Amino acid sequence: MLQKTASSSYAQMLLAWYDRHHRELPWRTSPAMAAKGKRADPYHVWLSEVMLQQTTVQAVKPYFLKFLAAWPSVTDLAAAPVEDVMAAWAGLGYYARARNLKKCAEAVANEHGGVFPDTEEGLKQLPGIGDYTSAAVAAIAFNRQAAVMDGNVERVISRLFAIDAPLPGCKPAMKAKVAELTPADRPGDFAQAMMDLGATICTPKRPACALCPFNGHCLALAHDEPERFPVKAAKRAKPVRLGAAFVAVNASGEILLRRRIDSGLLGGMTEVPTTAWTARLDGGTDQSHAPFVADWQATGVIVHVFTHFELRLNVYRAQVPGGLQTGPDDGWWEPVTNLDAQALPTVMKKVIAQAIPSAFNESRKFR
DNA sequence: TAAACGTGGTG
DNA sequence: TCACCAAGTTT
Repeated sequence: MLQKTASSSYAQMLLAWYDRHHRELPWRTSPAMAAKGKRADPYHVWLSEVMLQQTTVQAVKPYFLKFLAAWPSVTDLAAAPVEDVMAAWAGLGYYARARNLKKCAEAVANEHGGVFPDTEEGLKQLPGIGDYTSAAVAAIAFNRQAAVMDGNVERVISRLFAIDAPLPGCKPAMKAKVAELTPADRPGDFAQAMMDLGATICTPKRPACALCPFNGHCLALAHDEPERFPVKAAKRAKPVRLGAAFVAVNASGEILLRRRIDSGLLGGMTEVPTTAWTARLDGGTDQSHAPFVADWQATGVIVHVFTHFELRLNVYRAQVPGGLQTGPDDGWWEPVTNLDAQALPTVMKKVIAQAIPSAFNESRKFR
């Protein structure tokens, strides 16, 4: 009998824990099917992993099911109008992911015969797939011995070895540790187990160390300070930006919408006309930036917090004549009853709900 | 390398 | 309330 190395014993401990605490998720193969050698569908794994970037499992579940119902295969997604994909993604955030999702599906359909590359390197060439996602898909869908490291894994590793160096600088060293621990057998389960452990046991605050399979080996716990890890670099303060948004309603019960440019913040998503979002309002005459002259009524202020700034928008509403025309580049009139089908990011739903409280079934959510 | 990039849940 | 932060990638 070969002597087990220390590294493989960590993997064995974790996999034993995983087999007892496996979570049912829509994109996972059930343990019974996995026992028969059935691997998860690469399309499902990829779609879920992209959605899960910086996003919680709870938020992703309904979106994943919706996408799978609308586009059962990667070739279906490749053939879909990009507007439909953006509308389906609306509310999930980080919209560059949706734009890249579409590009990636097209690349797989048109350049790879509808089949995902089965290596980390091949996957990483595709749009929207970086270090983490390429490793995750390679390990989970293709059984490759890839080192998968996300925020959960960083936390587990940093505590297990009490790594004092701050993130993100120590990432390469931590990734080397993960590579050392990743087993040749069941690398995909190992990766998912590490992430599950970080999500459910080795949590950022008040980790449940009593339930952790590593609690006899964790250096952070041995020093009685698991919450001190991972050490992170200080972040910058969040500035405030101001602006005004204009909800125009015509006699047909339609509102004026327009499409944002494809790049940058909320790229390719739908919005109502707004001023620029700047540190100061221009002389307080923000109504002069309205899309046209009308009897604009102030309805209130909405606040929305983005990753790197807080936005406060004065929301104006105006009732306009039915025959009002706008320039061809100024957007289109959309029935208020059809807003759910639009690619409206949450901040814009807040704006519209402020001006028209009955606009959405769940308008309360946007206050 | 550091900044840009959304949203919702949590303690 | 509010800072933190989540299965990161791109530029």
